[in-house]
Amino acid sequence: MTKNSSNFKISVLQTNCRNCSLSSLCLPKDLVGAEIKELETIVSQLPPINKHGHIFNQGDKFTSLYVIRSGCVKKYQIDADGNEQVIGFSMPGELLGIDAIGTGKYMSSAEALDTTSFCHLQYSKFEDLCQSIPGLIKHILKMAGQELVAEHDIHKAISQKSIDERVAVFFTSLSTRLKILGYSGSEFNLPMSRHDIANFLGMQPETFSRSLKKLVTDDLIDVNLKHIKIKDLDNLRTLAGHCDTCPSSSKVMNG
Amino acid sequence: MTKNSSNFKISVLQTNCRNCSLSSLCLPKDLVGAEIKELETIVSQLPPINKHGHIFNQGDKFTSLYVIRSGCVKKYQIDADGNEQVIGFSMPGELLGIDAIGTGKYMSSAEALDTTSFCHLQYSKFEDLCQSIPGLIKHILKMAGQELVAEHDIHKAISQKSIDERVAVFFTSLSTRLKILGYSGSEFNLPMSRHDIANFLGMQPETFSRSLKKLVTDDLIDVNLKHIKIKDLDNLRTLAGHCDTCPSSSKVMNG
DNA sequence: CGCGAATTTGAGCCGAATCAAGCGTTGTGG
DNA sequence: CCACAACGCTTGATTCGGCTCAAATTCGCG
Repeated sequence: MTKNSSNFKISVLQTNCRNCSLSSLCLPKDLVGAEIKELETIVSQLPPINKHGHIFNQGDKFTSLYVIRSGCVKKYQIDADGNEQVIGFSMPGELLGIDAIGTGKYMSSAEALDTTSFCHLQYSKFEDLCQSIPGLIKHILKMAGQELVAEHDIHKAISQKSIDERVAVFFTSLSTRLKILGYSGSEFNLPMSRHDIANFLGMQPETFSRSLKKLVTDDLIDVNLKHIKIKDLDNLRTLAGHCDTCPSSSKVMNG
Repeated sequence: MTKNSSNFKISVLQTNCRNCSLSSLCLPKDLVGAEIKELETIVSQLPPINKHGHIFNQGDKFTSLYVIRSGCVKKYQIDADGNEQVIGFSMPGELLGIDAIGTGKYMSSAEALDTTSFCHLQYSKFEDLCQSIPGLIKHILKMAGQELVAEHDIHKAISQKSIDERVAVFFTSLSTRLKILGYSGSEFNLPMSRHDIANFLGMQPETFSRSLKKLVTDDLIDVNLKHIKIKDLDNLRTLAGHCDTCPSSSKVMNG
């Protein structure tokens, strides 16, 4: 550490938002050149974490917001009885920690499902910057609003939909989100376990497994371990009950 | 209308936040005197609406945020098949419309369950005011964060808890919220129908009715039509599984 | 190759949905 | 003020979807 400063440099890199491939989805979205430069002064890129690593833990004092750059994150809570509830899965461009603003501590844990890189924003600085950059408050409120919409969608799905419908909702939603990120919406690898998906969708792993089989039998999807191929998106959407409610075809997945 | 201007005056009253009894719970909470005065310039009090009246409708273009002053509001969505999903119930001091910020249109409808009065804030003006009043950003983000936490709680309840547990969650949550507003937390009238509560909690009205009976038999509550008396809050909380997760003893009810 | 973890499969059961009355309350009009 | 209609709520009987428990299989990893 004393030999040279490279360790420190690696651990906290100043971020260049202007050249970031996510800039059109991320915080810079509603900002102009000079503002992005200002934003960069409070954004730092932390070293990537490996699978099972945590960005923050439930109960920790809230200090910072985080933005996923690459990878995938599972958000979950553990209650007093040790029961886990998966709240959602976060993808690149998405903001983590909004639900902590109201309470002052992180209400959930954020765990990497793959090697995940992300940016760090100290919240107090972020709040200050909101004063000088109008687009920033616009963006974070939009993100918060979208999270709420997604929560309403999952609330409805668990509340009213059958098992197969919920699974269809999950896949159509995931497909849409991947497409927005520039990936294939019809073929992808699931970064999360069956257990986590089932938990998120309010069902047992066994039940999820049976539903997967059913969707394969009905020729809606192909499944090969973690690899999913959507064969009939239209009928999958119909099964999911493509909600008018949600404009972007239900972004259920980020809970 | 031409005879005098009283009609107009009644329809949009400039609001005095400083004298409002809700100021300690509402937007002025984190503001100082001069700022509240500034806030007042964009807040107007609309005439109260009666039971079944709507503050806004799903699909309408998003223009404004609203704050409940008195009464109670049901938030709900109707999907393409005509199925209703009750998203939550809003009480005085709570902000309506946050989930519309991300999409530009109201994603749900807000219906008065009783005569309800509320304040109106044009969102564009609100955004502008955020630039000059730091506390405003703080407050709305807190509100958004709390809504998210509440959504996570209801997600978990519907996902994992039994019928009786969910009903217990509902009553303990409602009790807590009423207490915060200065009402009795142990005895109150339900402004919403059994149908709406059941829908919100992801169950059938028949099932809710049977669960009510069970809680009465177990001496946890008394029920007389809309009137509820909580007889054993401790055990009701235990049944609800008082989540460590949520600091204010689960504010599930505003979904 | 072998072990442990994750996933699938199977059998049986139970909780909650559904269907169908019946009852009580509220609101309306005579 | 009462009668009747309409609605909301409760109760009962039956059915069924999904859970539970148990075991087999496959996968991932050392």
